[in-house]
Amino acid sequence: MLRTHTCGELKLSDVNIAVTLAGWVLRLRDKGGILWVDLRDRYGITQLIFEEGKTDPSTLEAARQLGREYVIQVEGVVLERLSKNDKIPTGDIEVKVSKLTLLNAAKVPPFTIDDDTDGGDELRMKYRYLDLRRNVVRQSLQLRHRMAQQTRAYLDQQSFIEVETPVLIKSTPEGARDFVVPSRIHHGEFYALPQSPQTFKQLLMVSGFDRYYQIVKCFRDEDLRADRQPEFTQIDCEMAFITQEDILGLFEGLIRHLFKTVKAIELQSLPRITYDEAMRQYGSDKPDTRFDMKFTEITAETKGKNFPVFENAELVVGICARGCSDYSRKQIDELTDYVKRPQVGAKGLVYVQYRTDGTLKSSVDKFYTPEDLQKWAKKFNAAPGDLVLVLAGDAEATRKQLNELRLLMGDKLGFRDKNKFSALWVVDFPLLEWSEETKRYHAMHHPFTSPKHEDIKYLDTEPGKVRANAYDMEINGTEVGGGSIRIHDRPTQQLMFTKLGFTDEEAKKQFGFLMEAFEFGAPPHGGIAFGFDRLCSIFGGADSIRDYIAFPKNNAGRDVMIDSPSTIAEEQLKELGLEIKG
RNA sequence: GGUCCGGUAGUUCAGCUGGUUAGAAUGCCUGCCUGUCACGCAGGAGGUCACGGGUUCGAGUCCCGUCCGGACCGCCA
Repeated sequence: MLRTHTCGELKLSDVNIAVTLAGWVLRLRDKGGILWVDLRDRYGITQLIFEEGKTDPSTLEAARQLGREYVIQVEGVVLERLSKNDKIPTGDIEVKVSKLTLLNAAKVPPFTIDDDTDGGDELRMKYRYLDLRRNVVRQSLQLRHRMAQQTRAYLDQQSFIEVETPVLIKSTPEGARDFVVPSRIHHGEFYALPQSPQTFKQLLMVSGFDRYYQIVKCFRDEDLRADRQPEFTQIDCEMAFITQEDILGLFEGLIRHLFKTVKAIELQSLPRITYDEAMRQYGSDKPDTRFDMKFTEITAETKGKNFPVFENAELVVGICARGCSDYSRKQIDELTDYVKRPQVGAKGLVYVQYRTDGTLKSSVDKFYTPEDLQKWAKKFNAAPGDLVLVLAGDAEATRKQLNELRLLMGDKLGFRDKNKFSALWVVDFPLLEWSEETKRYHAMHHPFTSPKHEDIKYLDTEPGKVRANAYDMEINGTEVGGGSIRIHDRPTQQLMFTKLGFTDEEAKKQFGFLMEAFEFGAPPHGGIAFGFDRLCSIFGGADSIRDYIAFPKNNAGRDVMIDSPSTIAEEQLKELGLEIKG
């Protein structure tokens, strides 16, 4: 070993012992007669001291030649500091160096390796190995490690076994775009990387592994976001002989276990709301329930007063922002501009200020009497001092727009505190979703999700009305996991594929193996998958998942450190039977 | 596929309605400094203003295009 101790462990009780340390030079403070070096490793920082008259002149001179991020080894003795530093755990001691060994010099790093780095994102990603030396990033990965450990501990204790499933599999038309891998042995044929181990975990249920999990890489060739990477990690789980209730209970248990062991937070039991309720009350299937501000519908109350916007609207709906009645014209204009951005798409914003003197002032005073507004206020449960914000239009779009406004107001009012956590289940998702683009129904979750028994009768007449045995877990307005009770018999699965527009032949070609397996004694089963990177970032209070991934891709799906994707050699293409056009 | 924001010293940024020699902080280099800990003090070096074109007497600044980065919409069963 090149060291006897780490840089984070020496204390007053170690004074006078001889130690050998190794690490990186964080910074030097050359005071003339005294030179201090902060030595850093994964565990902490230890101050080294070189002193004129006490340190051997050649050692002192060697220390003066050090630079940031040089890798050194030192031998010395632990001393109590004359002036202590209570900001770091090792602040009571320093090491008087008797021998300095340069293990490796370093170029001046392109950014400071410090908690508050001066480096921008692009630079940090290009030199990610330096970025990872910083406390904050290292701690994010340590959090991830603890999350994974605790996940395994909990699931293991619940009799789950981890089984690895293949990464080179088959491309399927449903869902996200696949990453594909050309086959060398079979020209013109391709493997696909899994978007999830979905069919494999269902086959494991058929095999009798009635509690399976895997912390597994998944791949989706879609555009990136701050919380979306093309390769990401799921906690993928499946169980047989269970009901939806069992799954909700068991995985509520997982999330509470994680909060307790990793964050020392006792999470209250998770409320449940239906998809329908979520959309009506929050305009989103992933509501941020750290704050209330639920939607109030006033469609009926606004009719018959000749205000064309409301008159023609399918839905008139709003929120009540407590204590915001003193918003200035400018502030309200900003809100209006926000909802009118193309990304939100509202046509305008109606407001009612319930002034502290009890009077009501609105942007539609021309059409509505104070008595009308008073009725609205009552519906909103508004009190003097509150600001009511109303949108109108097509029901679905308006709810989505109001959701954006609700989140903005939540931000402005400081309700979206990163250290507060509010989790819930959203249940009873629709089975199918109409796609204008393809003019057919798509599975909202995936085609293996079972319909609610009592809704099967609508499958032919009103497919959009059929609810699924599907559920999502949301934390702080982010979907962290989702799953369903699956179909486990061939006729139902076949019917499902038919409803999704597959011919029998296509269904058999794509998923024949699964349907055949269902004929050999498939138990009732269901499961769930959590987005592990997202879960980590929420636990860490970050908006982006990138710092919870050691080597993430950038906005354009590029790894700027290794410069990937990249072209391949002509021979490789030839071997694969591929030709690049254009 | 689309929208918005950005690209100026090693780094993070400022640079107004176009106008003399493009600034600050920090980092780097040199010197001084015996209790610093974001040490301090003095001095110094460091710029293809992303790239290409255009407008103009004159462009870091205005316009068009390209590239790069970030956020978002679409997309993400």
